[in-house]
Amino acid sequence: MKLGYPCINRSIGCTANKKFRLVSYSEQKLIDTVSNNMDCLSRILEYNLKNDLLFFRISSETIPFASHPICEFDWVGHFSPKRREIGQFVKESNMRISMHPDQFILLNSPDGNVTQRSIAELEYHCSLLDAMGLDSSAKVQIHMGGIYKDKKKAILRFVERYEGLDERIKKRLVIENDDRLYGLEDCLEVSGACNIPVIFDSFHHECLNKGEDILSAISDATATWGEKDGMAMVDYSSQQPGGRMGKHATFLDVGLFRDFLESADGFDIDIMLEIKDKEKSALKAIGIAKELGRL
DNA sequence: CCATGTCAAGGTCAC
DNA sequence: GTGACCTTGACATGG
Repeated sequence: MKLGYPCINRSIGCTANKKFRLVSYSEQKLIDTVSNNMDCLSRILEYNLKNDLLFFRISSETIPFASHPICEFDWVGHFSPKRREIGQFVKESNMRISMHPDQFILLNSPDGNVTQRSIAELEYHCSLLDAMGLDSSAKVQIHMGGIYKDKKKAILRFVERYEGLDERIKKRLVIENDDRLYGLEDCLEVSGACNIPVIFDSFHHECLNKGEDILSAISDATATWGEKDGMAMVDYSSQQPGGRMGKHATFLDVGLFRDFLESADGFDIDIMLEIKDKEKSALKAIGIAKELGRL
């Protein structure tokens, strides 16, 4: 089992998701920004290794505007030594990497332009992971997308479009249950239709479910991961006390996480802690996992 | 220097 | 039909 956190580290004084406005785009600005992001990513990964945090989500903003038509720069070529160095570090340290394109990525949109832009964005994500030399266990997770007033058709459209994707995207893509539209059951149905792994989000499942308990949910999701996919990934969070239903917690609730780990006992999974204070909570989680003998 | 409006991208829901 | 919200940080401008 590996534990980790997404994209941002607030302890080491740099950010790996620096960006700029489209209006101020220039090749030099892109190069400077990406250099900064890559250097900081190295530092984050070094911090993570020292702290037994072997799972990390790389920010989608690592290469700003990578899939935008304005960007014609050969970033794969230009940053070749640095990204290979990072990839090497990841492999030597036995780390696990994921990425999570944001809400605009909608494979099943009825609007073909939206789908095309989404695929371009997926290509960028996969290119970055490819360029680091990571195998197919480094995943790119997305949600199912919208409903568009006809869920059955929207699901069929997803399956159809997924099947039409290049193998280099398919081997990395996984779907995650969301908190409003597509629950675990829907994701499992899609997985059955096109063999895509399901990444289980425990908090979204609390918000939207068909009454499945945590154990069977993790069991069903885990079963969709094949040998080449690596260990099943799980996203963990909990409700922010006093916050709107669905709001992620600011701090890790240690008791809840301990319960979660105990209920997931027996499953070899990699857990991403989607808690707002990032590495601080991840460190607490490491402590709990060690206490329970899970690490 | 600080406060605040805004940022590539879509979709759902409440009103 | 319109606007708030998702989730959220940080860029960039204007005082």
